[in-house]
Amino acid sequence: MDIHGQRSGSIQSVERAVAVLKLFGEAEPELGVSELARRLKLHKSTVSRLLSTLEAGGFVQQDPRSARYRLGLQLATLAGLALTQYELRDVARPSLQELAIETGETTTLSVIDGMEAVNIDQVLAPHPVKHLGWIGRRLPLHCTAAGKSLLAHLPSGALDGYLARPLARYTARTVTNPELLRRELEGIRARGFAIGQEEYEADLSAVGSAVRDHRDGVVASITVSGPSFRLSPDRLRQLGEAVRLAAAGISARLGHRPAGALALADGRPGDGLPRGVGRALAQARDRALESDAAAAGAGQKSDGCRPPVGVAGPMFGS
Amino acid sequence: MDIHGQRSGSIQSVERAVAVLKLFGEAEPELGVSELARRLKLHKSTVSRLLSTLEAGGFVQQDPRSARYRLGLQLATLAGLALTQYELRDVARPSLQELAIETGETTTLSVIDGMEAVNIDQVLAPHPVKHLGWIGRRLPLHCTAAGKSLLAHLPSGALDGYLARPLARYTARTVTNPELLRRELEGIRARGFAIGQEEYEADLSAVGSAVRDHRDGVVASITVSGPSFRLSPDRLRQLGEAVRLAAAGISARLGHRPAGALALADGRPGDGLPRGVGRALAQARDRALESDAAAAGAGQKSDGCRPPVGVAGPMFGS
DNA sequence: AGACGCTGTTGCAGACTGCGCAACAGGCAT
DNA sequence: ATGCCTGTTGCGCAGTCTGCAACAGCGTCT
Repeated sequence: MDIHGQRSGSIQSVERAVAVLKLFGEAEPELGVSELARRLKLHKSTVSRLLSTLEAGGFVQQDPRSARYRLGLQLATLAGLALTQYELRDVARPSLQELAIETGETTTLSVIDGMEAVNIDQVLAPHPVKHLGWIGRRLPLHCTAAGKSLLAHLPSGALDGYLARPLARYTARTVTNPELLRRELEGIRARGFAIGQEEYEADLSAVGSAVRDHRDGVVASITVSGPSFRLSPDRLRQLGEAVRLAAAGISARLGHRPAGALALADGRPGDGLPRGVGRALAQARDRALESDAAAAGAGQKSDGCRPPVGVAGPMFGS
Repeated sequence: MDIHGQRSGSIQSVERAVAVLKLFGEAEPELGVSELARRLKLHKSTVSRLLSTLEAGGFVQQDPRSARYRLGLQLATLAGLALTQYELRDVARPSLQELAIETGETTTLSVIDGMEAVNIDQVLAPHPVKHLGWIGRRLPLHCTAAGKSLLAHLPSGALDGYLARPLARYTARTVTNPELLRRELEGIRARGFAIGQEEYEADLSAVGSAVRDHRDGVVASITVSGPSFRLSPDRLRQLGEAVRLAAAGISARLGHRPAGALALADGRPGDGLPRGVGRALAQARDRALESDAAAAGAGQKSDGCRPPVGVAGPMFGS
């Protein structure tokens, strides 16, 4: 049962359905049955049946003409509901808007999910040159301003787990050396904001800062991003201060007390959980400490940085 | 195999996984295993394994404290990609923005999907009283301005199928009589826009108009919506004209020739499909004509109103 | 023109998977 | 401390899903 690396207590068909959906994101947006079967190394008929089931649920649509499939709008519906849960968005939105007006650049709110940063809200610049970084987009942690702001405050165990894997290179400026990155994260903690200069996408720069909640845990990051030609090193330092203040403002509204004398550095042991760790979290930690690095990712994502869950509010912003 | 109404060639586990996800939308946003099992009439262990698999894929998250589950951010990621496919959004956005500024109200772009209208883009009013109608939200076709604009131009077969089912009542003003609705749809076709006054949500009114593509098929609708106290009958008529013109503008940019002498009314037989109906569409039609009304919904959604598929662009826009 | 390659979908029978059971472990209230 | 609730996990049988092969529609090449 555990023969092919699939975690125990997992349902094969559903795993495959998930793989199908994810492939639409990684590969082309429109795929045929045979092509999917080839990439997933599954039988044509299996994929056909998977897609047929997913289509009934609205998760994929079939183009009647080409008979090929693409992602369906049911995903947007559920995504809207998923984002509703983050009351953080409602709290952050005014600051995000203010910051966008003040700087004239695009501002974004991101959280950590599965060892990646995910944008959950955004206010566009008046005249965006190019609209990158849409809501739902995932960014690597080690080479984006949003990611590094989050990475810098990860529990040390989680950080070690992340750095144990090779760091992917995207541009000439991507830092792929773990030790160099550790050095930079220290700087980010000291400075209060992170700078990302074309480390992920060419011609795109950004600054980001972490948002903390009432328990002093980092729950999100906000970033200001724009085309590099508008963002000189001087300007970036300016924006860094602005984003740091805006993040502090959001943190305060989340009940964070800025007198963080107890927040010594990283890797605080108890993590501030009130009563009992909860076995799920304990298990997640156990898994994280296993040799398998992918498990580490899955485990750590249940750690510390989970945003509060709350009532309804606006979504898919402005 | 067909014992429990499940369409042939469908995978049970995946169907169940889909049902789990949809239940998060229909019921509370955070649910426990036992509660889900009760609602879906499945075994606790089955649901636990389903959720465990979905969590590995990022489609749900488990709150470590309460051990309950909620929708995950992977949905937002895939939703972003799903929306990218609608190049219609890029074409419509300037008009949407212009219309929002001109009217001072929220403007929305919607398409038909599975016998419902789905919002795929939106520009908010400067100071929205209440942010309803987020992107991804689904609206009924028979009692919303967006829905009626789309319904009015459905092929007659599809319309008959839709009206064969009882029309749900949401407010005192909801029209639930099929004949009355038919009458109104005629008026909408003649007038060029639809009016929705608190037929779905109290204190909310809107006007909408259909967008056509180069083949003269209706592919979307745009609406202007706001609180009823700002939208008197007079104002609604004004806005109706504005939304009609804006829709015509988008249609033109999609290559629609306004001299629609060939667009006699509804129910054009050939539907303008170029060569061969394509068996998938034919099958969808056959299913639609079956007694099962749910199948009708699934079938018709593959009909006529599919938007063009295209390259990347901004999404979840500001 | 005709045939071939390609696509995606669909019965069928066997085999593996996933279900249901029961037991386990933790949390909360009584 | 006891009971009831939660969610997760071995185990064996039954049922579901897979893989095969055949079918049908399109496009293209010879």
